Formats: sequence, C-alpha cells, structure tokens
Amino acid sequence: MSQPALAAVTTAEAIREQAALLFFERGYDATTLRQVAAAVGIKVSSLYNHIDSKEQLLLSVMGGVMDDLLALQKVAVSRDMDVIDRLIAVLDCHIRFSASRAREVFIGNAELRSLPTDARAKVIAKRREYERRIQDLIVEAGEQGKAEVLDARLHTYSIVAKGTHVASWYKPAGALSMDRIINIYAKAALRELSVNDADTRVDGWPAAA
Amino acid sequence: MSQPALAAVTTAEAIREQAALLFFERGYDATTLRQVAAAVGIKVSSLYNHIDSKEQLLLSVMGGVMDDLLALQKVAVSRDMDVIDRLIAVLDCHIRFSASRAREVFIGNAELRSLPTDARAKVIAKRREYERRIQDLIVEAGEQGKAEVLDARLHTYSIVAKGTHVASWYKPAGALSMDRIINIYAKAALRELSVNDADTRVDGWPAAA
DNA sequence: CTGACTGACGAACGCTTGTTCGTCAAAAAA
DNA sequence: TTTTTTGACGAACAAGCGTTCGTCAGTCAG
Repeated sequence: MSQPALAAVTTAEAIREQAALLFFERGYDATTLRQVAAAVGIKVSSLYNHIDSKEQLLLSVMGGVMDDLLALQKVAVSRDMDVIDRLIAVLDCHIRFSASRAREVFIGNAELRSLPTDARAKVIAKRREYERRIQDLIVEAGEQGKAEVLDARLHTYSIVAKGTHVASWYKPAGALSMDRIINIYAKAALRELSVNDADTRVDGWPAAA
Repeated sequence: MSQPALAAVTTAEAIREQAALLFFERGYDATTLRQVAAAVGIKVSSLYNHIDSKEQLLLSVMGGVMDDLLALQKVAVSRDMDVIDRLIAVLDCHIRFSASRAREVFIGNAELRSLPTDARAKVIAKRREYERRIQDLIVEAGEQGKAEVLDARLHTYSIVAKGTHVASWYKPAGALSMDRIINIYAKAALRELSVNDADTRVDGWPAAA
C-alpha cells in the first residue's frame, strides 16, 4: 500500500525486488533483513516463509543475471553476419543490458565478494567466458584487416568498463536516452578499434541498409 | 613480525595500510575492527589509541585520494600546450593514478555510500570537478576541429570508466605493464575522439618530439 | 630516582545482527 | 463442516559488532 507501484504479484517477488533496491543503494552487508522486511511491509520473521537465508537471498537476486547476459550475447554472436556487424550486435547487447538491468548488473559487480567462494567462482567463470567472446570477435576483426587492434584484452576491458560504469549511473528518466547511449558507445568502441566506416555502420543499426 | 614487509613506520600508518587492504578485498562493512587489529598485530582496544572510530578510519583511508588526483590533474592541464597534448597529459595522469594507487581509488569508488552524508557530498563535488575538467578539454578540442566529438559527457564517462576499471584489476606484477596500459588506453581514447594523429602523438609522449 | 606519558591489553558494555520457534488467524482442501 | 496448509507475527536466541574503561608495563624527561 505504502510501497511504490513496482509490479510484484508474489510476496517472494516483492522481497527480491526490495532487496535488490536496498542492496543497490546501501550494499549487501549494510542492508538489514529488517530493512528488507519493512520495505516489503512485513516483519523479519515472516521473511523466512519465503527465503532460506540472507546469503541465498543475495544469490537469488544476482542469480540469473550473468546467465541472461550470456544467453543474449550468444544470440548476438550466432547470427550469420560480417564480423563488424556481429561486434556491433555484441556492443548493443552489452550496453543495453547494462542499462536496462542496471541494478542487478551493478549488484552483480559490486557484491561478488559477498558471495560464498564456490558461487563466486562460478560467476567469475561465466564472466570470463563473456569477455572471451568479445575478445575473440576483436581478434577476428583484426585478422581480417577490418580493425586495427592495439591490444585485444585492453580493448575488451574498455568495452566492459563502459557497461559497468553505465550500470552505476543510468536512470530511465535521465537526460540521455538508452538508444543514444548505446549508439554513441558503439561508435566510440568501433572508433577505438579504427574500424573504417565506424560511425555510418552504427547509424544503420539494427535496421537493414 | 608476521606481517608482510609493507613499509609502515608508525603503528597508525600500519593500521591505515592494513585497513585499506581489508576494505579493498572484503569491503568496509564486512571488515571487522578485530580483523584490522589482528592484521596489524595488536588487539582491538589498542586500535583506539590511534583512531577515533571505524568511520573516521575509512575517511582517513579514502581521505586525500581525491585531493591528490585533482592536484595532479591541475598540473597536467595547466601546462602551456596544444589541447590534444593537454588531453594526453590528463589521460596519462588519470590512468597512471588509477593503477598506481589502485586500492585507494577502488575503495574511494566502492565505499562512497559508506560515508556519512556530508563527507560523501564533498567527495562527489570533487569528482564532478575532476570530470568537468576532462569534459572541458574534450569540448575545446572539438571546437578547435581537432576532435570529432560525439557526446562530450559520454566520452568523459568512457575515460573515467577505464580508470575505475583499471583500479579493480591492476596488479604491479601483472602481465600488462603500467606504461603499456597507459599508452594503449591513451591511444584508444584519442581514437574514440577521432583525433587525427592519435597513435603517433601518444608514442612521442611525454618525451619531446 | 622519580614522575609523567605512551600504548597494549582484558573485560565488559549496549546494541544489532541473522535466525529459530510456537502461536494463531485466515484461506484452501477435504 | 472439518481438516490442512499458508503465512504473518512477537519473543527470544547466541553471536558478533563498535566502543569504553581501568590497569599496567615500558619509555623518556626532569
């Protein structure tokens, strides 16, 4: 009743929602289960009808985010296209995801260290796979002479960093629309790789020429 | 005695050193004063002969980092040079600082929310001033026709993001030397701005041509 | 030698944390 | 209707937190 109208049908969903919000703005360790309960509108003990532990709540908040990202990237890469177009698709996917699911992405980055060791290792492995796919695309573009690669790893980091950063400040109501951010960051990334028709390519995306 | 040989003459310095280390790898909230004390080799109560509170300890760890960064940037900008050369100097300063003082920079970014409101506001103000100076340089380069600016703010964010990211992974013993990282990221940033002789400019830096 | 000062220490404090448990009303199933 | 399940609740828990305090050995100035 007193809560803002975030669509949550189940109490369990509402808990994850409010927990994500609090984890985002205060951090996992600084967030109390009593605060989460208050945000949902119930008492602490009632929380345990829906969650197993605080740690598992964090896990379920961070839960699928890396899987979802990997899945979207796989789709973007798998299309039968020019290397550069695939790279553009991956860039679009990366920034769009980082912005549209900013809170989860941010938590996934910031609270990695709050995870138990084994869970953390799994997430890191997925992250590495994700970065690897970007890097491979960059290398491929370089080998085809369509990009001037300075250092594939650092170019990859540069792209990843943009996403991480976006996740920390993007607000849907902000002055910069998501499409503009994606468009410009894609252009910037292609320029950084000295892709010849960088700007014009991105302007025609994703619509066909 | 049992501690690694980090140069710390005063006990107070050792405390800041170990606290920085623990804050870096576990986060402020997850770090116990008892852990800090143990790392230094003393007991908790002895800590209070050197610090006022945990919060003030964080403050003194994050303390001067933004001031130092601003001071270095001011020097880099103030030299009487070509816009692009000043921009290169600022890029060099940004990445070098983010790498060489990675732990403090990382803590400064990650634990901003752990600061009391007024202290946080001050740091944010300094950060904005810092970013503003980069942005002004980019705008100036654009107005002089020496760069093709897509969006000054996003270009600035792109640069800032590289530094933030570097601070999270740079290790002195790593495969990438600091000079290489700086060199490549500077080139990348100039390419992103479509500065004509981007690569050759950076190679001649900072030595005179 | 005597005195003041520094800094490490153990014990304890008040408080908050995550979590458990028994209870009890309301809804769903029989 | 009776029975079973669901989920909210207050009370309580042990553990851990930051912080305080009195004590006491050692150091250095007088």
